[in-house]
Amino acid sequence: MVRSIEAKRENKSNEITQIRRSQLTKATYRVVGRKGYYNFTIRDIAKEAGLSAGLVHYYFKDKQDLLLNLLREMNANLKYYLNKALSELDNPRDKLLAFCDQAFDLVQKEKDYFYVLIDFWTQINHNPRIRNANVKLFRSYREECAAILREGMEKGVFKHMDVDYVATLLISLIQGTIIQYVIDNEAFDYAEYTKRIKENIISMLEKGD
Amino acid sequence: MVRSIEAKRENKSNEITQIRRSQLTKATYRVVGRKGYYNFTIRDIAKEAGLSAGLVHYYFKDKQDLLLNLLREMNANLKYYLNKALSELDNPRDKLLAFCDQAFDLVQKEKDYFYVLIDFWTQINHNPRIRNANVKLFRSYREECAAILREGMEKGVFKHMDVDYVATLLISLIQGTIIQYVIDNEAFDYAEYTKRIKENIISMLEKGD
Amino acid sequence: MVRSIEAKRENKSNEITQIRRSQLTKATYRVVGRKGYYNFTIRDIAKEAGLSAGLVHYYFKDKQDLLLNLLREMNANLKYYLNKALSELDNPRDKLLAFCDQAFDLVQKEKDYFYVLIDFWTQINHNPRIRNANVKLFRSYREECAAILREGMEKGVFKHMDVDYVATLLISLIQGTIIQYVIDNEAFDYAEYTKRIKENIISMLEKGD
Amino acid sequence: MVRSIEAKRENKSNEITQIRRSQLTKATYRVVGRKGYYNFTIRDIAKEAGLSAGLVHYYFKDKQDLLLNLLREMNANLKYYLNKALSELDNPRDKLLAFCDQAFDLVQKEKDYFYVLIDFWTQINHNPRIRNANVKLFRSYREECAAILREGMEKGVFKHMDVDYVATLLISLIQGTIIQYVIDNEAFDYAEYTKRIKENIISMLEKGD
DNA sequence: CATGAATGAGATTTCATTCAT
DNA sequence: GATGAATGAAATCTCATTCAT
Repeated sequence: MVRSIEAKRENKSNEITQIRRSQLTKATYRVVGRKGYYNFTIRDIAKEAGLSAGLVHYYFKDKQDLLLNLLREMNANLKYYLNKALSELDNPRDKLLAFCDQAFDLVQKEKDYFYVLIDFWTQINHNPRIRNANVKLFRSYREECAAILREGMEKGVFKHMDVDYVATLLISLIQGTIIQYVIDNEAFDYAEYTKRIKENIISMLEKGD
Repeated sequence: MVRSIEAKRENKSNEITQIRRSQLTKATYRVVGRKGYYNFTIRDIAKEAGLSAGLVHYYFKDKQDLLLNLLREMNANLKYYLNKALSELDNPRDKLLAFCDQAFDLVQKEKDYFYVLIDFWTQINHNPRIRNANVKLFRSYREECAAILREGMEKGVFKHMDVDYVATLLISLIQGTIIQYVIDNEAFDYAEYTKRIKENIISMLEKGD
Repeated sequence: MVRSIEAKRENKSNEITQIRRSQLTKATYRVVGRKGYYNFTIRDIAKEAGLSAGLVHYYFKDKQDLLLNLLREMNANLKYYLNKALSELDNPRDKLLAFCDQAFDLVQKEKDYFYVLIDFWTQINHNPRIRNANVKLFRSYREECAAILREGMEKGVFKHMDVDYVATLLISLIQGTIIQYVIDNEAFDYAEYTKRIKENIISMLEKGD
Repeated sequence: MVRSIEAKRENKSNEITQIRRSQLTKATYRVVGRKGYYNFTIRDIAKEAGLSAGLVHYYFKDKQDLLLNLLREMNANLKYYLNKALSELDNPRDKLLAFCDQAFDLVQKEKDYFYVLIDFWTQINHNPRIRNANVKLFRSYREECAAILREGMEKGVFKHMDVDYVATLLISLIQGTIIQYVIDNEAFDYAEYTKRIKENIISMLEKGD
């Protein structure tokens, strides 16, 4: 019985903690997207979240901690939605297209997402933990992609290939295109180009056409 | 001529001014590479340049101005060396390879270059002038690349293609690969992968193989 | 009786109140000893006591109050043990030695005791209530000592003397030695020096040698 | 010639640096004396010195640095005046009296001096550099005192004794008396008691009386 | 009684920028 | 041209204290 009281208390505590941390992380995402990685203040976050400034430090050790948490949350989100999209598909071809679309579409749906991600890239040389989180993200990207390629190869849908190399190449194509678009929205017709890229990828990989 | 107009406009373009501005810009490059875009101070720059802190503001309006100048200088440098490399070559095939190598090699020769460039990307959403400089840089990249492709097409070396699209695609491949490498040096064998990418590009573009 | 008056005045002197106040005071002693008078937080105390931060303010008005209470408790303790030790002895000579040992031994048994006491000294110029507590402590020291000396004098064991002056002098010797030792543990052989001091004191006071 | 210009510049720089550091250290002494070791702010110092808050950090790394500097300055001062007083005297007896008076008089001339010193004692357990400075100060005290005693012994003025032990004992007497007085100004007649103490010391040490 | 989330004042510290020399 | 002392605004972070539950 004592334990259940304790449990309730703990749960309650965890609950509000989860709510606040999530609230603050989301606020951070919005604020960083709007003001940039280094031009925002703790007060901006608090204001955006509708909380007091002191609370930010109550739930996060410091600015770094908050930012690192945001990056991790973003990465976790990314993987979650990717896995969800892929799990609904059987065909390696469709999976690969879904993999591409996941990234291509995100840029348009969530304009800030890439701005914030790039902001984090600037830290890889100066913050080991952020470097590490980025390294992990890109590795899991390549592995996810390689897994699809391998499956397609084994099922005889895709040609024989060095899956690791091709995965890296596809990630380059996707990321490189997104970056060009993000830097210059008018550089090219995004919908058109991404469509063509996907066609090129498929025709490059598929057997006997 | 352009220079004298510039001189009149700026009204400070005598010799010492050129020396100091260059001195400070180079110092900024080194310091930003070392400490990161936002973690350096005007004093760091002055110290690195062997000058006093006050002098920085004598030659540059403010921190932003100094940074913008650095970006422009970096872009100008990039173009200068690219043009120099290309001007020594006739063959579109060789030019295209030189174009790729220019970027691929830079990352290894000047490790900081890309870190600093990425740092500037974080400003595209927040600083119109820096966005503009980045937009221009990428446009000139694509145009340079497209020109080579067009020349190859006209000379009958390359297949028929939509040069703008292919230029964008090649830039994506190059930038995307570099980013993956910059974020994670151990992700793949850089020398090996960049070699393969160049081969793939050539075999994709060349006629009748 | 005194206790019931106290209870009425404080209006919180039931059992649990006594337990909690004692719990918190002891925790404060340990924390102040460990972290220093000004570098601890209410949270430190609460944690050390295994209670919540809010509770500290339920049982003590504020930080000052808590600290003041600690000082009073420490002084009360000191007197309690001193009286206990003295009450077991008849001989003024032995009493005086016990008086010295009480102080000399405490430093070694309870290393933190003096650090905490000195911490309180820093407040005498800024906090009247703490000054007052310290004043009282030292007065009672001198009085205690003077009483022993007077008793020895009356019993013909000690020479004739100005007991107030000599009491002050003995306290100086004791406190001064302890301070030197507390500041620098390696300044001298503490056991040896304190032994010699006690001998000097006795031979200085005793009649006809 | 270049060197002399450089020298001039350096000198000028050093000059103002010295002035400011001294200005700030003195202000710190006054403020700490008035408000207590932990109750003062950097702004208090700046205000007291008639300078801006930023300047404090221009000349001192941080609060710790400022405080440590103050302690060192106080110690240096103490030694300077003690040596000056002693150098004017020949007689070991007079020297010893001067040694005592140096400490006894200071308390009355510079009331804050001891308050500030005691404040620093609270740090010995928490700040190694401050501990070290205190350790050094007390050691030099004992050595200074021992040197006088040794000289007196060699000259046949003082009895044979263990100079290190007696030095420690005299320091204890002096410090202990001062502390009692500082804590409670009304505890005893300071002028009277210090006079008696000096007499006792001399009669204890001097030969054949 | 007890909790711990929440507040908000205030302290330290950093630095771009100015300006007298 | 050049210096670097000086300013002061602003940012991060800490914590005693309060109060709803």
